[in-house]
Amino acid sequence: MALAARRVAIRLPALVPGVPGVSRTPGAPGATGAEPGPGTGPLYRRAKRALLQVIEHGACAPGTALPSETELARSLGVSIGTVRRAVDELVADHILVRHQGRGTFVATHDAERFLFQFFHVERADGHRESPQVELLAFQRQRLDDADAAEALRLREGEAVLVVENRLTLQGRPVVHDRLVLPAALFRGLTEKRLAERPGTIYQLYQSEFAITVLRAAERARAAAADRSAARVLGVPVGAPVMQVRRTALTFGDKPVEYRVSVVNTARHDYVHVLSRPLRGG
Amino acid sequence: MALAARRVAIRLPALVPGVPGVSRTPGAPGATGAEPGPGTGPLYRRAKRALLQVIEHGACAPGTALPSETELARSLGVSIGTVRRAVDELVADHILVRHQGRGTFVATHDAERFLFQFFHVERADGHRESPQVELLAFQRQRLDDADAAEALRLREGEAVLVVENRLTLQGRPVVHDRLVLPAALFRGLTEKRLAERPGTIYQLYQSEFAITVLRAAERARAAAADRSAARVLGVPVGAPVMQVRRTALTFGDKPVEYRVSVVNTARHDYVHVLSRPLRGG
DNA sequence: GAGTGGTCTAGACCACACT
DNA sequence: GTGTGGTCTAGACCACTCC
Repeated sequence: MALAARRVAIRLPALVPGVPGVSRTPGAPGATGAEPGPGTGPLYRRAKRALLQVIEHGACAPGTALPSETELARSLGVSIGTVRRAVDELVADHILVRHQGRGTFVATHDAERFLFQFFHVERADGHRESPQVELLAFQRQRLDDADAAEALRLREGEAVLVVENRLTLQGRPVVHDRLVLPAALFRGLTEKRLAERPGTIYQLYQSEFAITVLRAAERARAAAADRSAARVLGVPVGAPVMQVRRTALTFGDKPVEYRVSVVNTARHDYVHVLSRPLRGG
Repeated sequence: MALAARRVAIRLPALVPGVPGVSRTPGAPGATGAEPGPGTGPLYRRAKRALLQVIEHGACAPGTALPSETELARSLGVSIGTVRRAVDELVADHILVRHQGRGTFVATHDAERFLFQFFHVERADGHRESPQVELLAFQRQRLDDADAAEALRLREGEAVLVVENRLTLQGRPVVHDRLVLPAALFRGLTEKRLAERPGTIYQLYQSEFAITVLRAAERARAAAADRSAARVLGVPVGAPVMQVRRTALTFGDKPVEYRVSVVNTARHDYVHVLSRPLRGG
C-alpha cells in the first residue's frame, strides 16, 4: 500500500439540480433487460455510475484515495447515506476498498487479490501459495483461433499478442497458460517487460496499460495432454489434465484477455467455493 | 411460490434493554479470528444473529414470511435502518428473499436456485438446463471412505447413506454422482422417497429433513474414466473426465453431504464465474 | 486534535402487491 | 386502501489513523 496515497480532486456532476429529494426519476417501467440510462433509476445507482465513470476513465488512478464521503455527498448534491450506499456496492464489486480512518481507495491488483479472486489451483491438502511464473514464449501474430476470436469479440486475422507461461508450485510445474491479448489494447508490451515485471500479470495490465480486470468467466473440461502440454508439465502424453478457458473482463464487460490453462491435477486441485461464508453468523 | 405464505409470529429477544443507542458493546479489541460472542459487535450483526437463530432452529420454516421490518424493529428494540441492514446481509447470503410489497421470506431451494447456485454443467455452446436425474443405487452402509469421513467430520465405520445418480442433459448421460450422507441426519430416507421426489435433492433435504444447504466447496481434477464411470456415462474406459468433489454445508458450516461427481466434458463444460456482473454499472 | 469511515437513529415519501 | 419493502434524508456519536 503506497504511503503517499494522495487524495485527488475529481470533478463530479451534481445529480440533483435543484432541491434535493424531489427529482425522482424511476427506471423505465416497461423494463427491458438493458442497463438503465444515465439519468434514471435510484439516486444511489446514479451516484455509483458517476463514480464509476470517474474511476474508469482514469481521472482517478488505482491506489489513489477518493474524496471523503462528506465531500462526495456535497459535490454530488446528495445525502451522505446515498453516497455510502453507492460506495458499498463499489466495494462489493472489488472496485473500491475502504480503510477506516484513512479513506476510500481505488482497488489495485495486488498479490492477495490475485490469489483470492483469480488463482484457484491449490495443493491437494489445501495449501495455497502464489505460483512462480516462467515466460516460455511471446509473439505478435494474427488471430487464428476461433474460440479466442469469439471470446475477445475480434475477427480472425486481427493483431494479437500471444503469451505462454509455465506456473510452478514448490518446484513442480502445474499450469501451462496460453494468453491471447488484443494488440490494440497492449501497445508497447514487449517480452522484456513481461519477463521483468515484478508482480502478477494483472498488476502489469493495470499499471502499464490502465486495464483493470474486474471479473472473469471460466469454462473447464478434462482433456488428454497433448505433446506440448506433456512436455511443459512433465506428464505423459495422453495423461488426463484439466483445461480451463478464461475470458477476463474489464469495465463494461469488455473482454481484454482470453486464456487457456492446462492444469496438471495429479497433486493439485482446482477449487471453487459456491457462495461466501456467513459474516458474523 | 406458495400462495398461502402465512406470516409467522416469532419471538425475538430485545437486543437493547434500556434506552436505544447507548449500550454499544464493541467487538473484542484483541481480535481473535473467531466469531464474536452473541452479545458483542455491531447492533445489526446481533440482529442478524437473532434472526439466524430463529430461522435455523426451525421456528420459521422455509417459504414463510418474516414479520414486517417495522415489526422486527419494534420487537428487537432497534431502528428500522438497523433491521434493514441485517436483512440486507441475510439476503446477500441467500437465506432470505425480499419481495417488494409482499414481504420478506425464508429462502427455499427451488429449481432456479439449484441451477444458479449449485449446478455448473452446461453445454459447450452455453445452453443451460436442469438435468434429468436417474437413481442408480441407494444403500445404507458403514463409512469406509477416508475423504468422505474427513469432509463430513465423521469417523470411518459410522452409518452413512450412499446414493448414486446419473444426470442426463437432452438424452445424453453427462454426470455420475455418488453422494455420501450422514445417516443420523437423514433418518427415514428411503430409496422410494428419493426416486419419487418431485424436485431437486436439495429441496428434499429441506422439506423432509429440515436441512438447508447454504453453500458448498468444490475441488475439481481431471481423471481417467474407470470401468464404472465409463459404463454409466457411455465413454471408453480411460477417457478423460472431470472429477468434482463437493462438500455441502448448512448453518454453522456444518457438513451435510459429500459428493463426488464425474463429468463427461466431451460436449459440456463446467462453468465458473469469478465475481458477479456489475449491478447498474 | 482533526479527519476519516462505521454505526445508529427517526422520520419521510415512493413503488408495488393484495384485497 | 392498507401494508409491504425501496429509497432518501439529516444528523448524531463512535473507532480508527495520521499528524
